[in-house]
Amino acid sequence: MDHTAPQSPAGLSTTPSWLLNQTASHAARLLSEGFAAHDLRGYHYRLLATLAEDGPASQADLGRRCGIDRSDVVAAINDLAGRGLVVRAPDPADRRRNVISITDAGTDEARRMAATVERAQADLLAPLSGTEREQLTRLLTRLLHHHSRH
Amino acid sequence: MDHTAPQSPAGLSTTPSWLLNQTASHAARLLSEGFAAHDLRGYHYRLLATLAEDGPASQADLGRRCGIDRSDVVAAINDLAGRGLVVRAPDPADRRRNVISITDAGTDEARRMAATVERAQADLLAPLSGTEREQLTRLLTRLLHHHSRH
DNA sequence: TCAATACGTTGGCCGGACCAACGTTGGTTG
DNA sequence: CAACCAACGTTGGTCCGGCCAACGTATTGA
Repeated sequence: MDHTAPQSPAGLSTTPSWLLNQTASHAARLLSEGFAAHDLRGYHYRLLATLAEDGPASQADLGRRCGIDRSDVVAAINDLAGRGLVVRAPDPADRRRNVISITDAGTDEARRMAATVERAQADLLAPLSGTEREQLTRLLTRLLHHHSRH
Repeated sequence: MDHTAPQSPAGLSTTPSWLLNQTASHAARLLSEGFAAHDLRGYHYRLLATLAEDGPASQADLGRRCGIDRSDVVAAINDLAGRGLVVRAPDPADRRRNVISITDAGTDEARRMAATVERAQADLLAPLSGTEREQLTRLLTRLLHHHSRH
């Protein structure tokens, strides 16, 4: 049989995008499992964490900061507000906007979730030394930076 | 929260899992766009590439090799077979199995898609030097290895 | 022989990401 | 001032990847 392996000697398993995808998928699974204990999902954590760090913001702003679509922000904020982790109030200065603020309960939850995330992180990076973790972070950051501004 | 962060937005944007997720997401978008030109998706490529490299296999085997669920393999193989890129034949030696073989057209398509993938790869890794790409690949492979043998 | 396992298949669910459209409100410009 | 365009929140979808439960058929092994 003319088993002429094209130009991919070792196939998928060495393709950077494949490796990225797989490791990211694994990381996401770890996070997702952690979040499940809080009965929340990734979107909720991103929003909560951003609110805890950067303070109140409009939904559109939140979406931009978290990389979440406006329409998806609506639903997630609904959930968070329904749990009292967040408050949605009309912006008197601009009646198109809602100002979203984190509540004390929300701050607590954010802190707990951050701990969960940190555990997942440690688990994920277990096989890497400190230097290697730094390397990885640097490389990924470079990639992200390069591609996010075009 | 103690602000141990310099001026760079702390929080999410430095979390390895976040960086992984974002870069992987970007890579997936690049690939997806490339695949769209072939009117196929990621699953199709994985299957086609695996068949081209490793030869015929049962659907269950394919699923295991590609990391695709049996049930999803069915649909994807249906698509590929419907296009004549692949042939599904009952295995005479084990009547539970279907043997999936790639056709000549399939091999061609696999080659073309591989080229597309390589372009996406180059695009993705553009900002990195050869050494850095190697570093990244090595780190990701380490992570994957460690976590895949759970 | 009978139970356990593997296979292909159907049909469903979830999470993340994205898009189009609408009505409302704000800003700009003519 | 009026007209227009842009931004906002919201609704209601689509898509893809990943996963699971269940069924009938076929195979294996105890």
